[in-house]
Amino acid sequence: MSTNPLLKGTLQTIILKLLEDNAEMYGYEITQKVKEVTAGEIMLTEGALYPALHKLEADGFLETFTQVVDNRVRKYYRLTEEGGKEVTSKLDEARSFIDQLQALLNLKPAIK
Amino acid sequence: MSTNPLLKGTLQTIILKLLEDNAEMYGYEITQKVKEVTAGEIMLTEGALYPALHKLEADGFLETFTQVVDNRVRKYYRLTEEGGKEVTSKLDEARSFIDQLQALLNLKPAIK
DNA sequence: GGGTATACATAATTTTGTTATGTATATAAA
DNA sequence: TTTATATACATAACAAAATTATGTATACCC
Repeated sequence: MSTNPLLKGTLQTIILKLLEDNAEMYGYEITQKVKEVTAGEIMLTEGALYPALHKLEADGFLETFTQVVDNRVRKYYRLTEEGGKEVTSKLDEARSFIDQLQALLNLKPAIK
Repeated sequence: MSTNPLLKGTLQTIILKLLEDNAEMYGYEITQKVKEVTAGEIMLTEGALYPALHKLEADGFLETFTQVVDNRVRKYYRLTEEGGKEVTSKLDEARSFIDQLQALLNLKPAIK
């Protein structure tokens, strides 16, 4: 899997948002969902994803449970209450950042 | 100066784009321009800006000349020909990344 | 003389990725 | 049957790209 250097800083936000929409997801499922939604343009690397999930859990934003399917263990993640608030906050940040970036890069025409 | 973690990966693009629009700028001027355009929401740190400028120069995308104003040295940067091509390429990347990110974060409503 | 603004630079550290590697099961192809 | 691909997790070594802190120096205002 390969990623975009621009991804930096947005991974946590992406994970939190997906869990807001889906309630319960496991790591591999997240990689596939991102791949699907972005038409293969953003591919999460496992070396980035799993540590990010562990950190979000350690920070109290996610909680986990495991389930065995086809003799393989899946570790499911869901938002905690705190995590729910964090999604809102991170999305606001992302929205604002995208706006500023578009302004700087002239990707959004100014009102004339 | 403090920054947004989301800034990661976009600094070079911002610099290159500003130099496409302005032809000649010096470091401090870039920080002020970014601050102005983003209403103070994105503040470039010097520890990020100067090394980024040096790297873009080392990569052949920028060339420099100095000028003394009020007894203080200013180091001006301008795009090289290669740098001109790089702007286009980086902007395409940024555009595409913003699109994917907005799709993932549901910041752009899907067509129904 | 002290604070703020202008103007550059770099070293130490931290954050956050990539790349590589490892373990393990399921399934389809050769 | 063994080999490749997909599923599923994890972590260590390394690199990139920031932040934070520090340093130098001038100009200007109070």
